[in-house]
Amino acid sequence: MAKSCSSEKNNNNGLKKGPWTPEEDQKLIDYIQKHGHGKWRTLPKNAGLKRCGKSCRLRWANYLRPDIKRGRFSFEEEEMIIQLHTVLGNKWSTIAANLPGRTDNEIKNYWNTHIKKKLLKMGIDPITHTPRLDVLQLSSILSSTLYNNNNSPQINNNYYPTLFGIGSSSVANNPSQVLSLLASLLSYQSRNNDNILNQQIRTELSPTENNSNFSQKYFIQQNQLGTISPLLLQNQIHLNPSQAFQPNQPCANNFHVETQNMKSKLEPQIPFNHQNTLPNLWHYNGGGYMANQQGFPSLLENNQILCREEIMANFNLMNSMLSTSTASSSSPSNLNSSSSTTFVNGTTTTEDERDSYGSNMLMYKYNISNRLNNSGLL
DNA sequence: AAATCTCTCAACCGCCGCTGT
DNA sequence: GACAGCGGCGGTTGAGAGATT
Repeated sequence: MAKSCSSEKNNNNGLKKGPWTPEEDQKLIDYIQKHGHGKWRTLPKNAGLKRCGKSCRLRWANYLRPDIKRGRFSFEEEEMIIQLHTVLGNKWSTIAANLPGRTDNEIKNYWNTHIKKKLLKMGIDPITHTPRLDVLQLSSILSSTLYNNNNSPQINNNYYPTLFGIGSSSVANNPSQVLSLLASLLSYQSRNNDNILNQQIRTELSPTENNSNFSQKYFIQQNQLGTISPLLLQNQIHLNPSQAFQPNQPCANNFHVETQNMKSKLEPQIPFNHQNTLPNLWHYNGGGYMANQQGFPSLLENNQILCREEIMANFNLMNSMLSTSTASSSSPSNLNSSSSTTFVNGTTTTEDERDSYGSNMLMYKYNISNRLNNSGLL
C-alpha cells in the first residue's frame, strides 16, 4: 500500500506541504530535464526538494509538464468531455488521454465547477446523462400539451408541485421556463438516446484497455453495435437496423426527401435574426444522398448512427414548438435585445453562449425557445 | 470600504492495481 | 499465495480571488 505524504512524514521529518514556490518548481524542472523521472520516491531527495514523491509527481503531471495546455476549455473540448463522460463516467485519466494537453485534474475540476452545474441547470442528470425524473414528468406534460391543444390538461401546481415553484427543488416557475427546459432537454435527446449503447460499450471495454487505443476501439465498437443491434430509443421505439444508417453511407428509402420537406416547412417559421435557413441536410455524391456534417454535426462528428425515427421526432417536436407558440415572428431588434442565452450569429464566444452543448441542428430548438421567450412571445 | 459569500483549482489523501520478491 | 513497494487514480479540501451585499 502506498504511503501518503503524511505517513511518509514519519520517516522524513520536515517534508513540506502546500503550494509550491517558484524555486521548488525550478528545482523539479531542472532535475527532470537532466535525469528524467521514474523513481518518484527517490526523486525529491536527489533533486534537493523537501517534498514527498507523490507531491513531486503531481506537481509535474498537473502543472510543470511542458506539453500542458493552459487557458479555458474550447467548445470542442467541452463537447468531447461530455461525450467521453457519457461513456466512461468519472474516468478522468482516460478522458484526459483523449484531450491532448489537458490533465485529469483539470478536467475533473472543470467538470465539477462548470459542466456539472450546466447539466443540472438544463435538467440533465450529470451522472447518468439522462433527463432528471422531474424533467421527464415535465416532458410528458408538455408533449400532451403541445400535441393536443384543445384538450390539454391544465398544468397545475397541485399535481406537479416540484415543477412549479413549490419547494426549493422546483425546476421551473412559469410555462416559459418550462418550455425552455424542454428545449434544453430535447437538445440532449440524441446524446441520451445512445446512452444504453454507451453503457454496453463501457462494459465491453476491458479495464486494462490501453488508453492510446481507446478512441479507435470505441468508435469501431460503436459502429459495429449500431449496425448489428437495434437501438432502443428514448421514446421506446425499437429501430429496425435497416432504418438506421451510418455516416458516409447513402440515405435509403427516400428519407432525404422527407427531411428536406420538413426543413422547408420549418424554415419560414423560424424567427432568426441573422438567417432563416436550417443547414443543408444532404448532398448527392453520385451514389446516393449522403448526410451532411453541417446538418447533423453532433451525430456525424463521432460516427454515431443516424436514426430515422429520432430525426423525424426532432423535426416534429420542433414544428410543434413553433406552431404552438405563435404564428408571427418577432422583429430582429427584439431578438437582438434578448438576454444572456441569445445566440447571435453562431460565432460569438460569450460564456452563456457556451452554455448550450448543442452545436448542431438540435441547438436551433434551444435558440428558438429562448428567442421566443426573450422576445415576449411566450 | 468592509464584511460576507461564492467560486475556482492546486494540492492532498486514501485507496487500488500492478509488479517483484 | 502473501506481502511490500510503487505509481496512479478519483474524491475531497481549503486558500485565495472575485463577486456581492
